[in-house]
Amino acid sequence: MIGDRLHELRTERGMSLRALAEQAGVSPTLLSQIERGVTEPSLSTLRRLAGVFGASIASLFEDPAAPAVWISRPGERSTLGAPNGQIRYERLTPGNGQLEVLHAVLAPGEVSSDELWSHPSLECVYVVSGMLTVQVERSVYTVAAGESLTLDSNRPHRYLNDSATNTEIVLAINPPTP
Amino acid sequence: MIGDRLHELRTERGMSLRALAEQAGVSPTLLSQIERGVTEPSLSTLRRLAGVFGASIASLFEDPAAPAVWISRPGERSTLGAPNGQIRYERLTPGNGQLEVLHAVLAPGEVSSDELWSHPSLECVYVVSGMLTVQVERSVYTVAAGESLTLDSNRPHRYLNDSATNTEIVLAINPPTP
DNA sequence: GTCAACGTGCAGTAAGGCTGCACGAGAGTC
DNA sequence: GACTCTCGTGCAGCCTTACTGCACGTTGAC
Repeated sequence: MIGDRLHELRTERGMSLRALAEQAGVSPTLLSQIERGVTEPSLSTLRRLAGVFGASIASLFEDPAAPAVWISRPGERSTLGAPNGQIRYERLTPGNGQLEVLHAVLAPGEVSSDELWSHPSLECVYVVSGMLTVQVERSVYTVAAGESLTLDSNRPHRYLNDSATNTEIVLAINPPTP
Repeated sequence: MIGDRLHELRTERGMSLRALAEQAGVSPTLLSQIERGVTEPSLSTLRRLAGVFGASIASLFEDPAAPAVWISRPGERSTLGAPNGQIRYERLTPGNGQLEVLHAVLAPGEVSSDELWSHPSLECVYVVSGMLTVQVERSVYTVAAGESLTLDSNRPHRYLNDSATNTEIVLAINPPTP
């Protein structure tokens, strides 16, 4: 519930209900009601509250379910394959929303999927070793070890290894898409 | 503006105003007004609309400002230092919100900052080479090359290199915190 | 021509976001 | 003890505005 989230943000910062209300330009009563779920804020008050916290409205709706600390080691990771692809991605993050980081090794000639793929996210590939070819719509980019590429996942894209050696990559995707 | 985002999502799917309105259980007129910014939706209608799209409310407020493709190469990257730390992070992503991926090399003995640090995010470190020590509150974790660690950044934490060789890491943070 | 579906202007209504004021609880001071 | 300050909340009422129903102009298919 949005009220819980706001309460959390407020208490985290040690602010009183009145202090936050004043900074946001709303009444303390309203804040109290919102935090307890008695009423729901309008977008305009939501904007003001987010402003005080220096946060985006989006972040007020994101689930901050605390995943403490999670370590993954090679061989113990759950894997993930694209529908028509040959690559097997390994999950570096527990699959609980908010952030997805994957690891993969592409053998020579391997592609992430037969067709170009799109989903509403932003992703960033870092090439650990080898050479990666990225196809975005009609463009083709080559990324070497130590380099990275960031792309809007809405644009149809796929990854492939056009070289003669293995390519190792780390892929960060946000928001995660199943 | 939220209306633009909704319009985009609707047209992307080839839906008519009336079709979406019916599925969401609101009037076509209201949708029209919202899309044009004449009025702002309540959270309850926002929930219904997000439901039809199979999206979260948060995603409706995320900026899909298309950053196309962005390639970063070593030496051409903007850097970023923690307040009291010795590490210099290199940015792998353009700094436009949504996702931040950093790269860093820690010399032997280097720490990310003198004090433990916390911010409302989720982060994932992948160790490319060397050995990384992660301190989270009173716990200490050791992460080897090829391994990764995910943590709730709200918990006070810092990174250090306790080994005798360089440690190279890739760090994904979401949401980004300046 | 008809017909259907598209998105929008307008006026009215009902809902609920928002406020001001007052109250009880708790902590600190004299 | 009383006095005071700040904390969060109950309540009643106002008043903005989200939301609807109906009608209109336009476009394209037949």
